[in-house]
Amino acid sequence: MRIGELSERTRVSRRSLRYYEDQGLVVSTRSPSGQRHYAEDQVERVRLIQSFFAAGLSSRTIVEMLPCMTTRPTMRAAQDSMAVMCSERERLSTMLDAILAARAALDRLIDENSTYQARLAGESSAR
Amino acid sequence: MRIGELSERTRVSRRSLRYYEDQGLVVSTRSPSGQRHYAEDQVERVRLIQSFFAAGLSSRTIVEMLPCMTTRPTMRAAQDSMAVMCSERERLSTMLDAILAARAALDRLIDENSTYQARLAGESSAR
DNA sequence: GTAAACGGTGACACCGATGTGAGGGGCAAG
DNA sequence: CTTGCCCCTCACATCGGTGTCACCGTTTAC
Repeated sequence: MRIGELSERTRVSRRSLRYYEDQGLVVSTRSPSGQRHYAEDQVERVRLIQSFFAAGLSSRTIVEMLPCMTTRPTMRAAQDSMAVMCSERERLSTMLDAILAARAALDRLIDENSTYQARLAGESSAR
Repeated sequence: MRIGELSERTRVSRRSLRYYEDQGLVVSTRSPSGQRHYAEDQVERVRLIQSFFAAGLSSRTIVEMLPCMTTRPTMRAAQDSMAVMCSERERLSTMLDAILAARAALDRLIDENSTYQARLAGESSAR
């Protein structure tokens, strides 16, 4: 498929798809006239990448994990990728905690404030 | 306290503290010579802000929530802040899901790959 | 009084994913 | 052939929090 179709199916802009290729995240073959053609499996690949981006991973990091996402890597490459993936996993868990903490703080604020608002409303109607 | 002490106690750089003030996130009084002096409660404030930053909130957003973090706001201001806080809460929850999904995907990769590595190791030792 | 440590402002730089626009080819249907 | 749509590359812009450097004033301790 060409870039337009991939873009539609993944809802990722053409600009971004080209960028991904630049970063080595996806692969394409070129038609004689230079147009990109993608194999079917790149759809899933792009979705996975998007998921990682959404979680805050960088393209650099994802590239380092790639050996484990494609054809069977050598022992050496696999081990390197494993290390990256494990440390990223840890980062995600840390991030998770941060978000949970922030949400809890937010909840406290929301709660305090709605109590306060209720009190305000009560006073003004009683007045 | 002066900026150095606040910086140490919150482990936020002086640079960032000044930036926060620029954005209206913290307040200070100035000594005659122009140096910032902070009240005790700004320590907690800065920590809260950091927590929100860590979760990906923008300073703009935090500013809009401020009315609910300080002195008792008017009904009107409180309602506006409430709206922001609730929508941010939702954003955080969405973010949370994204991270959980990415971590799950990562786990799948890690699992597949370690199985594969084990198989490789088995083959090479059997050979 | 002098040195050391602290503070102030201003400006430039960075990162990383994405938008945008210019200027130019490719290809299919009328 | 022409019109319309898809594609190409290159390059500049953006956002937001932080680092860093320059240059200069303040406070503190000896």
